[in-house]
Amino acid sequence: MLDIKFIRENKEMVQEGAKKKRVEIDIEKLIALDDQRLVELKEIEDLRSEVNKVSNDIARDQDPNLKIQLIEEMRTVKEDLKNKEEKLKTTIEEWQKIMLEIPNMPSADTPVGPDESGNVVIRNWGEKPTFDFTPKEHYEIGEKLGIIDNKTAAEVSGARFTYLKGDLVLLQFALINFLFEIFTNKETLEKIAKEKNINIDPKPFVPVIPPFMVKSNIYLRMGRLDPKEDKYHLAEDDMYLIGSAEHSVGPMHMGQILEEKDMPIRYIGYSPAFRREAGSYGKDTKGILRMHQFEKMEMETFCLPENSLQEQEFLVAIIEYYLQLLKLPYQVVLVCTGDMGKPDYRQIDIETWMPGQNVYRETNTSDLVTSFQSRRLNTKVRRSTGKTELVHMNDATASAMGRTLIAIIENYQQADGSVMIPEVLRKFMGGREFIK
RNA sequence: GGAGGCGUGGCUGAGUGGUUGAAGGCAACAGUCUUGAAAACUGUCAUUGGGGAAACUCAAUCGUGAGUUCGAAUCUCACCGCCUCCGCCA
Repeated sequence: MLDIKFIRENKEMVQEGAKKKRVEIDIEKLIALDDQRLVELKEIEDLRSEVNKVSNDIARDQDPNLKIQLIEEMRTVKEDLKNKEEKLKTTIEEWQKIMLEIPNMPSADTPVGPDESGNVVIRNWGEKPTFDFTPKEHYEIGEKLGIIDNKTAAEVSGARFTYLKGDLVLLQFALINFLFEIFTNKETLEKIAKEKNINIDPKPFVPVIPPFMVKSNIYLRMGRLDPKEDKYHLAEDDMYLIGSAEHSVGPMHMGQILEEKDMPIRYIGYSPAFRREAGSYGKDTKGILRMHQFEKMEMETFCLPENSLQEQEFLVAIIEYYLQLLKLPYQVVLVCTGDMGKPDYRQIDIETWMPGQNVYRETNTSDLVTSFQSRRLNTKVRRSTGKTELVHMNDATASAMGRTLIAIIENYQQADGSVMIPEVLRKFMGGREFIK
C-alpha cells in the first residue's frame, strides 16, 4: 500500500505509474473520497471532544439536576455521533478498496513496456556450452536416468506433480548445502560485495524454515494474496498454502519497531512453494519446470530506506556469484513496468541458459518493494535520531530448486545420457563426478 | 479435543466505571558533580491521525473487533494469542 499523503502530493505521477504497470485506477475518485473521509473524521472528532468534555463535567459537578440535564443532552449527541461513524465506515471501506488496488510506483530506471517483451537484458555471463550431439531437455534425461517420474505422480496427485528420485534428490540437497554455506558466511558475502563495489554491511543471512501456511489477513498485508486463483486455500481454517517462503518470512516483524543498529536484517527461508498455476494450462507441461509444488530458498531482507537499492544489487550479486561457481550461463534482466509485480519498485530477473530448450528461462527473481509491504505490516525502524520510519524490504529467489536442477541437468548432460555433477557440488555427493 | 487461568508502555508491574495515556521500578537519553568512570542527584522519555508558522491543541490506541454507559484499561460478547492440567499424536 502507498501512503495517502504521497498519493495526494503526486497524483499525476501515481496515475502515470499505475498506467505503466497496466493497472487501472481512479485517482480523482480516491482523492474525493479522501476529502470526504477527512471532513467526516473531523466532525466525529469534534463531537467526541464535546462528549469527553461534558462527561468530565458530569463527573465533577455536584448538582444532581444539572447532571441529569447534561446526561440527557449527551444522549442525543451520541445518536448523532453513531450515525456519523456509520457513514465514515462506509467511506473508509470504499477508500481502502481503491488504496489496495494502487500498485507500487516503478523506479526511474525501470523500462516501460506492455509485457515481458519490454524487459531489458542488462548483462550476461558465461559461454553457452556446445555439444557434439543434440542436447536433450531435462525430462528426457531425467526419465531415462530414473530420477524424474511425472507419470506416477500424475496418477497419484495429478498433473504438475513429480517424484524426484535417487541422485537428483541428493543433488538437490547438495545444492541446499552449497547455498547455505554461501549465505551464512560473512567472508564470502564481504568478498561478493567488494567485487561488485557494493557499499553495504555484508551481514550473513539467518536460515529460517517458516510456516507453510498463513492466515488470509496476513497474506493481504503482504500484498501477495492476488491473484487468489493461484493460491491453495484451506477453507475450513481460512488459511493459504504459501507460494513462497517470502509470504511467511516477510511478516516476521509485523507490528515491530526495529532498531537502526540492527539493520540490515537478512533471512534465507527454505520451504516448499505451492502454486495452482491457474491460467497456465498447456504451458510448460513437460518435466519439472512448472509444478504445483517445489522447494525454494528465498531471501527476505529488511533495511534502511537509503540502502534498499544497494541491498537489491547485493542480493542479485550473490545469485550471480553462485551461478558462476556452478558455471551456469545466465542473463540479468531489468523487468519492465508491464511485467513486474504489483508491490515492486524495481524487479530484476535472472534467466539461466537451458540448452535443451535452447533458451534462457527465469530461475531467480529479485523484488525491491520499498515500504509497500511494511506499511501494512507496520514494520518500522527507529533511527538513531529517535524518529521512526517504515523499513524497506527486499525479497529474492536464492534458488528455485527445480529450475536450478533443470539448468544443471541440461548444461552438464553428456553424450551417453549421464549428467556431470558440477565441481562445487561434488563434495556434498561423496566426491562423485557423474549421475548415471 | 476437554477444563481452568491470563493478555497494560522497550522491559517489569499497579490500576475493577469518572479529568488514567495510564503510579512505582528497571532500562535508555541529557545534565550536575568528577581528572575520567561509577555512584548520587535533576530532568526527558509511547504511537498514529487532524489543525497550527510555532508554542500548542483535538481525536484514537491498555491483544483485536463489536456492545453497554453521559463516561470503559476496568462491565458484556466474539475472535486472536499465551500459560497450566487432562486426552490424542509425528
